[in-house]
Amino acid sequence: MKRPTIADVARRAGVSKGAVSYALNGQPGVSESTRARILAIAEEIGWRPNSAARALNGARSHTVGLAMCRPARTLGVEPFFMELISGIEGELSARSYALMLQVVSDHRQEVAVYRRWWGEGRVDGAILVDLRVGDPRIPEFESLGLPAVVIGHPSETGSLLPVWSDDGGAVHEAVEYLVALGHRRIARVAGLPRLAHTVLRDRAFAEACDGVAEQVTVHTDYTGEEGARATRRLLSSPSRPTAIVYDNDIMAVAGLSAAQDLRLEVPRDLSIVAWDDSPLSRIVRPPLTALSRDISAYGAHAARHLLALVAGESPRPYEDEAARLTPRGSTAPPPGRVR
Amino acid sequence: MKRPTIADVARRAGVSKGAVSYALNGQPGVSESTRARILAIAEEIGWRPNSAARALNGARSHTVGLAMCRPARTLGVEPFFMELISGIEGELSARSYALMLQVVSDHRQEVAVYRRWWGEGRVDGAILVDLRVGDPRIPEFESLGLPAVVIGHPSETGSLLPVWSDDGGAVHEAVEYLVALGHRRIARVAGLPRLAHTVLRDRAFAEACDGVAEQVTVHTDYTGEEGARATRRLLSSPSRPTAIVYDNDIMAVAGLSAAQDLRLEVPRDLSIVAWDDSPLSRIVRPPLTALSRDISAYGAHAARHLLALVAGESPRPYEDEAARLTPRGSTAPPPGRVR
DNA sequence: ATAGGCGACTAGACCGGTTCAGCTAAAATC
DNA sequence: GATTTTAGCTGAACCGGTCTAGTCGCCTAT
Repeated sequence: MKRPTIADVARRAGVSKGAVSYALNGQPGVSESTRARILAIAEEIGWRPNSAARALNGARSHTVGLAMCRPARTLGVEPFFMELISGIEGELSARSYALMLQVVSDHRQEVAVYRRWWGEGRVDGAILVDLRVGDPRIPEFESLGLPAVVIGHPSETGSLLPVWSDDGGAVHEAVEYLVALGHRRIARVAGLPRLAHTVLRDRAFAEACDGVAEQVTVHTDYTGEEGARATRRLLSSPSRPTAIVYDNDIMAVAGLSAAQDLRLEVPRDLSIVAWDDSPLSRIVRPPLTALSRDISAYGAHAARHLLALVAGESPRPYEDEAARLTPRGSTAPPPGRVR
Repeated sequence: MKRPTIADVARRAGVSKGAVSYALNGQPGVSESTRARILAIAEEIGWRPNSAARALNGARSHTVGLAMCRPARTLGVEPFFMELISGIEGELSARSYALMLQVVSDHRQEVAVYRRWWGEGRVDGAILVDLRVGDPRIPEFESLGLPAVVIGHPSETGSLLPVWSDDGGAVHEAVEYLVALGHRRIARVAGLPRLAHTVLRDRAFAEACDGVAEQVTVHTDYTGEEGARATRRLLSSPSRPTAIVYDNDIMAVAGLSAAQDLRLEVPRDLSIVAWDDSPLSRIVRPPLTALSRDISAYGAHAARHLLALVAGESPRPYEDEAARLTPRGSTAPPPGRVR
């Protein structure tokens, strides 16, 4: 028992394939009574449009692609990505778009995957994440012609459509808050140094601390393990920082534990600020002061802009809200400072 | 400048479309010299097969579908899903299959999505997750004819192919361990009561405790918030348990914090066992004793079985390894018990 | 010398839709 | 009443592949 085709509907209705097509797509060309009859028959025999046949006529595939170049292991733990994806998904499914997902192991493969998807007509657009400095994907995409939104700062996105948030401002907000509390030695446990936003945060952090606090930045790979190791190294240095800003919440939680292992009490002996605010930050003790932003909404904005692009519009670059500092229990004036 | 088609290649090579098709698909019917020439030309003008045209001839779409019925919010935090997905992904991308992902808000929509994907020829198979007791999706899928693997116990999967792990055994292992430590009042903070594996765990937990320990089970929605609330309720009851088993690690971490808020020390005053062992369990203090399993491999097995099913084979139901107890710092003999 | 076999290739149907150029009959217009 | 318009529909081309049924030339066997 095969799937019913439009020809089956046409035969049962006693009309031509063309008439059925008009009726099913709400186009003029058939009377209302015929349309209703055709719709009823289509419904009755369970007809569904074959997306392949539609795509063959140059129609959209109603799918957008997301290839991520991340080791599978870190993906599972990183709340950021899952929230981003669910945000993208929310926007897409509202418009009956599906998301084609593939995890690859290096950037060359990533481009190859997009090239294949686009070449094969499987996707209408793509979302680029993890923008790097001088990212080679940008020129590739520009020549490919595949509509794409890049999650990253406009300075690195070439002619592709950027959707970004002001990480620099958020860094300033965090540093100013710590300085106001009295901190004068602030460390930052950063993410992968090749990522564009890491560089932006690096620069902003150095700027923000300039003249008001000593600063040191340690780069990691975003995992809890490395976050803990970086924390131990920072805390056992002779000029131990009194506050640490982490580039994600996984590392902040790991850092918190590492500090507690070293018999330091948070926030009495050490203040901690986490970047990104998954439920994790609220679960631990003390709850973490965090730079929170609505990642889900971020993803939704990216998806919306991509769909606009696919529809042939020319959406403007979109700057999402910057992360806002949400003070919780992990920050306090540094030790030795009496108020 | 349009995409080159097989006709373009044929024209340049001075042969027919058919010959090109044979050459490009490695089928006999063309000489090796002609094949090489055709391949070179295809490469030169950047020809890619149009997946829609292929699909139209009844070919596979090389895509499998996964529709998840979860509120977007919990998705982001639940490491289980992301690890499962990356495991599935790993297996799929090794065979150049893509994953079609959609998050929906209720089960009726989920079935509708699968029905659409299948009807439209967009997917070759599907993976069902979050199996419930008497799950209505099973009969739907059976009548649909869409090849599907169900992640869940065979008792509930009807004629669909089950991939599962022995949750009951793991529960027994955890309880026996706690009992051996001396615990006689054990609580369990369980997940959603309608999920099939929750019911299995419920039953196994009751069985395991029968005659050796008092037991109580509280159902939640898997979120940290509810985990913390359940913990507070349990710990403030007159017959406070000395050990709690949590159905996921998010709740275990939240429960740990809740206990610490109540001035209980873990593991001195309370032992905690987490189900599933994301890096989270190792990050917190004390590190959590966990029922660990390789979720990524679990997803990979499911994907492999689905691909076998799609290929027309008849794979056997697959029981993955049960979770193994990994003792860490969150479990100890109960208070008042001197050894 | 002729039939048979085989390798290499072609022509064209086909998949299931969309779309466009007609065609017909009824309605509108003069 | 003749002509034009228009709604409603048909038939067929088309999208880009796959695949079957041939065609053609050449080699071999009888």
